[in-house]
Amino acid sequence: MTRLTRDFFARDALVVAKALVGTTIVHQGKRARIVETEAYRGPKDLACHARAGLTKRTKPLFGPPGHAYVFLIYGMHECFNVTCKAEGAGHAVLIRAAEIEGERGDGPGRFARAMRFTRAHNSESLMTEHLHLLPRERRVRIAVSARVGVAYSGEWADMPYRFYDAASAHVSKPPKSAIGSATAKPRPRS
DNA sequence: CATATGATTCCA
DNA sequence: GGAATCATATGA
Repeated sequence: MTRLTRDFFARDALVVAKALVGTTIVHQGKRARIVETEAYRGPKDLACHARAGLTKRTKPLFGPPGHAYVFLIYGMHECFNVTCKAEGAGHAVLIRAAEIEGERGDGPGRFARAMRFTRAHNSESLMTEHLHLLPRERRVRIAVSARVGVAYSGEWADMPYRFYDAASAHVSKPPKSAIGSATAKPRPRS
């Protein structure tokens, strides 16, 4: 009853991405509070899969809003997306991290695996009994940054399309490059 | 048909 | 810093 409805998803991915932070996704009884998302805005967005037009792979992406778009990346990780705006728009929001009871859900691949999402869920409705979303229960302080892993998309790589809960410790990557933790050098072989 | 590559993660 | 690993997109 309090579930998010089609109207929630039928908006620009940019709006939905921001609105999704802090909401809870429910799948097969597992609940996860979404803390990090990224918006992908259709064919004009060179970082979005929709840039290649309607293909076998992107078919779910061009489907009606409020449905699942799942794809395999790097040959080993599933990425779960929520379709937005309107059928044919090619808009979607990637769920990058969430707080899951007793499990790690930080990182697109980890989130999808923890929530048991696979490509078999493509085009499934996100407004059903076993798969739906619930509105936020508390106010959330949302931070913004550029998207991750899309450096190849030129000017689109710098667009502030990544949203995350500033108070959560479960975001997949640090806001700035506060990554002071210098990467260890490969140790000399013994 | 052959080839290049990516909305990542893990290990050293 | 670099490998792992494969479906999809793209070009011949």
